[in-house]
Amino acid sequence: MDILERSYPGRRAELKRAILRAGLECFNAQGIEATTIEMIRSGCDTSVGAIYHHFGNKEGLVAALLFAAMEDQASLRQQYLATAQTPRDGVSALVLSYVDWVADQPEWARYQFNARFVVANGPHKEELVARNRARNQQLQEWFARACAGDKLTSLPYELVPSLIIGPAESYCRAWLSGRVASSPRVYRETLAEAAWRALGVA
Amino acid sequence: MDILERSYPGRRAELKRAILRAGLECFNAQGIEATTIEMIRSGCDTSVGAIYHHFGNKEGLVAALLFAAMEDQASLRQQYLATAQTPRDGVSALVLSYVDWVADQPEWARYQFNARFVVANGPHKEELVARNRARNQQLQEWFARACAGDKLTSLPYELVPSLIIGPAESYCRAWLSGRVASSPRVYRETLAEAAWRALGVA
DNA sequence: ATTAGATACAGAATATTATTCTGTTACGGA
DNA sequence: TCCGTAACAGAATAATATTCTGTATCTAAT
Repeated sequence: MDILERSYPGRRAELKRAILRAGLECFNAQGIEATTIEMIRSGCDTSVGAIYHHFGNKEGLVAALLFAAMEDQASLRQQYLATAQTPRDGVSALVLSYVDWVADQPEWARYQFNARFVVANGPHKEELVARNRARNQQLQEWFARACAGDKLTSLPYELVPSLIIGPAESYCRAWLSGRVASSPRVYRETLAEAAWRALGVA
Repeated sequence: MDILERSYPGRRAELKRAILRAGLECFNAQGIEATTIEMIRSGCDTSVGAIYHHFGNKEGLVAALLFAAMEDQASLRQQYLATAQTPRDGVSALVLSYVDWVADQPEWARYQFNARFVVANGPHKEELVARNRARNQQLQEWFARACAGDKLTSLPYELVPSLIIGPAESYCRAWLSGRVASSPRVYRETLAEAAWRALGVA
């Protein structure tokens, strides 16, 4: 099942998906700013009118792609969390789901890194923070339940997320930009262990 | 001493610096893609001809700002490394210099995060990787000398940089985008300790 | 089955914006 | 002092995003 099929299912959305697919390809190949509407149009053999009808403008297309990527990533995370029991399992689920998603969908991951900032101060910034808030909500609920009241670590709460996925994110980024050779999947367990160590739970 | 004074010193470069200053402000306020040359022009009261004369095109201005930021950040890192003796000190120097630089120059740091990807697949990508290579060179030299032959950790080399600065970078990014409240400076020591723990040196 | 009302699409027309070009001025060394 | 070069201005041009108008297709109610 394709990422786009999930976010935009059905026969009616066929062209919409084709536009998104072409957009993803162009944005990754040329960079977001450098790709023109005409490139995307020719990439899926449609008209500019259709593109603007479905997405409003270039920013809208950029944002739609980012949201699709984030939803898919979050859904994998929820899958992994569903089978986790202990806090230790939870931390692993976060790191492993992150790494596996990037390794499975490198093109989407690459796009996500690039697009986040563009969207973050474009016209869809409110929608972005709203969606982020909703996702964080889910996460907090899981940990609240798993930790059952007692604190996971003595570290300040706002620091914890960065300690957990910071290294994985950094490595994935390095991989996508070609600075390192090995797929992050090679280090999935190592990264999960390092994250747990970083939390410093005795 | 201003960052721009360092990269573009002297009276002759006054307008050049003014353009860069205006560019930084616009890019951070509106996003890189959304800022027009006209906005920058009016921001420093010059002509489009002058801007193109000094930087060739918009990409050139974007890249010049990024390179200035990276040079300044690297220079602070070298300062911190200069007084470090042990490998443990070296890791601290990396984390602390990173955190302090972001806290000192939040506008430059914010810009750096955004611009890296734009430049990474724009026309200056070769120059970017060349500069990165040169900087990594310096770093490796320090650690080769400090570790004096024996290995710092059993972890694979390509993973180490991500373990060290991944969390700091992640937290700094969260701070700049307003997702967390406390300045990263508050956690500078904590982040340095966590980085060391993550390396898992017994 | 028919039709009103929407939605989907095409492509020309327009508006914005990046870039170039031509000319003028200031500067620095022979 | 004068020649060559770099610095700047601003109009002209080119590339690109966006809008607009028209046509076809679909959906749902009668």
